[in-house]
Amino acid sequence: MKSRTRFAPSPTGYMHIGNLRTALYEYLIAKSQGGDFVLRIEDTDQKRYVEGATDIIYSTLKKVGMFWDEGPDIGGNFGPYVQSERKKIYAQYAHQLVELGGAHYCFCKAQDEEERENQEASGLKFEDPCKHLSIDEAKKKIAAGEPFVVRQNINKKGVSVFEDVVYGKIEIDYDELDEGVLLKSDGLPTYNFANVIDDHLMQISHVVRGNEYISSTPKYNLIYEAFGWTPPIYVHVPPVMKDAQHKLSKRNGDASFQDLVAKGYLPEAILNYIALLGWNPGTEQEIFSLAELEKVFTCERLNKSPSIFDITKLKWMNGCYIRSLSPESFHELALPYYKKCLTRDVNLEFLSTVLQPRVETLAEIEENIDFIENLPFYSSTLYENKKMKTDEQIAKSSLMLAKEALVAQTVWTNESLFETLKNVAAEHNLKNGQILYPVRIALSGKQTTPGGATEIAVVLGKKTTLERIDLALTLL
RNA sequence: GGUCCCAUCGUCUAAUGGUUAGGACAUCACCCUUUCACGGUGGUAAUAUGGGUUCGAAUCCCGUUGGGAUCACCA
Repeated sequence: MKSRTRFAPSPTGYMHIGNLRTALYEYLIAKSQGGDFVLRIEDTDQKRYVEGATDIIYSTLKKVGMFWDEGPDIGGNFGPYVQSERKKIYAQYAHQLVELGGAHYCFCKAQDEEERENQEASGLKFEDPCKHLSIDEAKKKIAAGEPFVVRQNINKKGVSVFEDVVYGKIEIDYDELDEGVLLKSDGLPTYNFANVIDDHLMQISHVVRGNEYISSTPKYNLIYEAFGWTPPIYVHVPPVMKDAQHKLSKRNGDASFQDLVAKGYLPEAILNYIALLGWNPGTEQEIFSLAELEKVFTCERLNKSPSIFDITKLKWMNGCYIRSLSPESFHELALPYYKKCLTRDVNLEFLSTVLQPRVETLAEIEENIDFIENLPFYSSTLYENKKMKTDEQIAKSSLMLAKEALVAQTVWTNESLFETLKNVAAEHNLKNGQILYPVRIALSGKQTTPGGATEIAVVLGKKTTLERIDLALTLL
């Protein structure tokens, strides 16, 4: 049978990392077996609906290259793919489930609910009085306009057993299950019901979801059973954690996919990193494109325990991706950051070549190039450096020598500049650093810079280079 | 609290009864070097705990501890 998976987010805000990882695993299960990946929007809770949230879902999936085969925007043979548009379908199946004995109509009010909770808190199992209503009696009430819900029947005794791809055999006592609402009084289904109906109707073969659903899975199986349907293959995955005891969550203000992109992480790197959070290929390879993941992914190598999201490792991986970019691609990605803080006429192409191996996120570009626009104030003690064997005196004479050579310099490339200054050093019996270090300080005003003295000179251009050396000499 | 689930370096993980417990990030040291980074070499660092089973346990079983999940007209 062809494998079919679905990503079924509810449009409640931004896409968080755990969500995206679930989508990735769903995508990979489908694609590693030549199957279909379906996008379904679960908007049955109008209270939580957030405008624009579905666009974020679309754009995120597109950015990482996870294209869906069926979905609200492109249609498919099993539509509609938005749950609020499937209202009638759920109602029809809910009524059918009642006829089949899998559920009952319930007319309990808020105060009954309180009683229900109280009883359950005291350890007793609540007996829903509505359960004893005959279907005919219930239908009369409904016809009379009384608000109702459809509530699941849990009549079985003993233990429910099911197999999970990640966790293996799970056993849960039927007594632990409560008779939850399947169809709400607003006529829309709850997740518990909509999922079963949609996953069956859409012929989903593998259901991938957070492991918080493990304990309610027997309830879903009961519904499948009542309809005479075959349950899907379950793949429950552990959560992505912020630290040892907290899940990554929007409420804590933890980074979402778009936050990370805004901070200069590449979508491919983010995807690669989260693929490895809870899954491993069984080899020592760590860098994977989505296409490569499709080839090697198997759910058997999914982990059971939660994993902590480690931004430091993501940063490293992002650095790997940045370094593997072609110089042109990097330059293109860097350009918006240059525009943000540079107005001077500098050699941006060359700047990109010195920056590329040095930044791990694009956002780091800014702090690396701040000195280009405005030379920072610095103390002349900055010229003192033991390792370079320089001090203010040497700096002064070196800068004068460098200036003389640079004024005469016609070819303004890193190689030729380096050659020139190296020769100056040699002629005056100085170490390279004794010339280059003061020049670099004069040009940048900073202890550390991306690239050496001559590289900075190339970026700044001849005019600015000489201006800054002159300025430095007036201060010494 | 009942129930379910989980437990290897700080972090992500490998090792499905026999390994000096492997790799990666981070960290430290050294090398390279025009500062920084990149790159290279090496180091520190883990089987939560107590009992079994076994010739042999990170691995299987039981207990303990710790953590998470669930018990909504949310998903």
